[in-house]
Amino acid sequence: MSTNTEVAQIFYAMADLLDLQGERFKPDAYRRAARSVESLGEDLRKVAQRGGLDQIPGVGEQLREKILEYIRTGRISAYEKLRATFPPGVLELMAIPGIGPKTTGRFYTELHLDSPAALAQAIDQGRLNGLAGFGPKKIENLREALRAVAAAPPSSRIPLLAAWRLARSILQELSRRTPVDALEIAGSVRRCRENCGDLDLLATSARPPETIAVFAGLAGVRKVVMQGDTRATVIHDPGIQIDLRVVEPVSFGAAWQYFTGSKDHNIHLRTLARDAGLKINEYGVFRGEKRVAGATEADVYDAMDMQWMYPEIRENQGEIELAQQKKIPSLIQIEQIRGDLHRHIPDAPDRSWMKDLVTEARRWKFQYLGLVEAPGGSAASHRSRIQEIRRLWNEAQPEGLRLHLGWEVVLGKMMDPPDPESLFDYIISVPDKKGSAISPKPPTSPLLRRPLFVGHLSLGAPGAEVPREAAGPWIDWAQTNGVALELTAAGAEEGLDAGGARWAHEAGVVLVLSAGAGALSEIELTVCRARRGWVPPDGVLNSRADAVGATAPKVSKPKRPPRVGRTERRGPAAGERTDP
DNA sequence: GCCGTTTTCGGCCCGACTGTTTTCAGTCG
Ligand SMILES: Nc1nc2c(ncn2[C@H]2C[C@H](O)[C@@H](COP(=O)(O)OP(=O)(O)OP(=O)(O)O)O2)c(=O)[nH]1
Ligand SMILES: [Mg+2]
Ligand SMILES: [Mg+2]
Repeated sequence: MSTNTEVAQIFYAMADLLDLQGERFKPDAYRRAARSVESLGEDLRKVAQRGGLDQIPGVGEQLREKILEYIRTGRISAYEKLRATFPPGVLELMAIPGIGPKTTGRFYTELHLDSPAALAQAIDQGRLNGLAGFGPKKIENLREALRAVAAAPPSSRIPLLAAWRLARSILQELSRRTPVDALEIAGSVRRCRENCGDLDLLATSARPPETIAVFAGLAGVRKVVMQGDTRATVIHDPGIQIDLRVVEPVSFGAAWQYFTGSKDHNIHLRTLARDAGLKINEYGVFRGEKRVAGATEADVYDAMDMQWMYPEIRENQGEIELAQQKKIPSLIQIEQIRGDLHRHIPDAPDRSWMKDLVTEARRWKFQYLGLVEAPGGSAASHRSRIQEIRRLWNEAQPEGLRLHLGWEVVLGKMMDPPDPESLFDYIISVPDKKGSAISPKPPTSPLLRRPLFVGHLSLGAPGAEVPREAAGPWIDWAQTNGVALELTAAGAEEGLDAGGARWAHEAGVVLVLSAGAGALSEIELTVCRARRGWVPPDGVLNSRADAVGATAPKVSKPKRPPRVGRTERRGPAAGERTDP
């Protein structure tokens, strides 16, 4: 875990404990700070070093000191104290869906229940019967919630691709069986978070109750958690929560804005509205009783004198202020990616491999493909393999596609002559892992060769979260040396994440977007990651038709020192969709 | 605990659904 995640986890736990103590606003303050720290691109230690902790939304004097204490000592004494006031099991109790701080507190003080197991036993013994406010239905619901939590860990999130797949099938089925006008994805799936807690869907319908009934009755629905006139929540195979919200067309934009979030983005927006004498909810923007906007998202933001913005950046990380200044940046789009520059050539390249590759490249309307050889190897062997690659390439008849050949070179390693470099169009530098699988450090010696970019950063263990402190040295090094960095989709190796991408390009580091170790189609996920990192088209080397062959990427002048809050950039490019 | 072109004190987003209540608290999105 990175420092950021560790601090966030502690703040979340403190919020729950403060909630149990009956505190009114502190718990939300702690949770807000936790969310901010969690989604921050930059390593907390670095932020602390330059005295920027106060800039983090929701972090003031007290929480800043607690973060500093954690960085210094690895613990937060206020947390240790707070934690000692309750048995550890009560937080598990509060984590059960439907059981909040009030219920947990009463169970603990009135019945001395300090864990899910204790609650289960108390229910079986009938000790909840007669407890004020606990009728038979509530007790049955508790029983079921305990069963469900015991059966499946509630915290697992689903990958974006799986969420998209599920969403497509649900939307198709719904629109086939009920008269909906609009049907859209919302929530974290629309914001393209890499892992989503649930699926949030929005519909406008001439007959909302019917639409909701059809939704609740879909074939894959395991359990209807709740069902009203405007919304329903179900658990769908294989155990994924789906929320459907239904509104009238006149409120569609406001509802989409609300349901897309993020929560902190919504709260910020609604607070600004209130300060301006307006009210925003999922039905519209209101001045008194009068609805002044609501049909489209753009109308809602416009009513606040703000620019519409892409869902991917609605994380309360400075986008609200930029929208007010009409300076929302343009973001890289998949259509602007001209090719993948990091496809490895297999040990035995054959016709079907090449055919699939070319087909996929056409699907994404690429102009080139960069096929890459692994480090080492003799000039003679590379020469014969390249000959074979060219033969297969021509055989595949890749009209409209150019072939570029790349070679990976380990940073700082010398080669015996004859050097194969002249056989290739470009060099990809890869870190010297020196035996350890993760977190290599950037070289301290001068660059022996000029790479097109640095790839295979491997900052974290496969599938694991990347420690922020691992990305920092590489971003600094890339900035100093004017070298581009690769950005890939999550996969076997973890390089830069969205936060790291934002940090990098705001430091003026050019990025190369590639699919990574998986299928070429995962380039789509890489683009999502870049967009969540606020990366504009001109921050991406392979958005250029001449990425290879032109001079090595220059470092653009740093936009500003990386920090939370303002940036300076242009609005969306002409022709870019504004309300997709 | 945070925060400020209306505030350094006094606010803190706003609403749906459920179960239990004779008017609403708790939980969740
Ligand atoms: N105004 C407001 N909107 C909220 C609140 N909680 C959730 N929302 C909105 C914004 C969220 O993106 C949207 C869906 O809620 P979810 O709990 O599913 O969150 P989200 O999809 O963002 O993240 P997830 O991956 O599901 O954990 O509902 C809230 O407390 N206030
Ligand atoms: Mg969600
Ligand atoms: Mg949801």
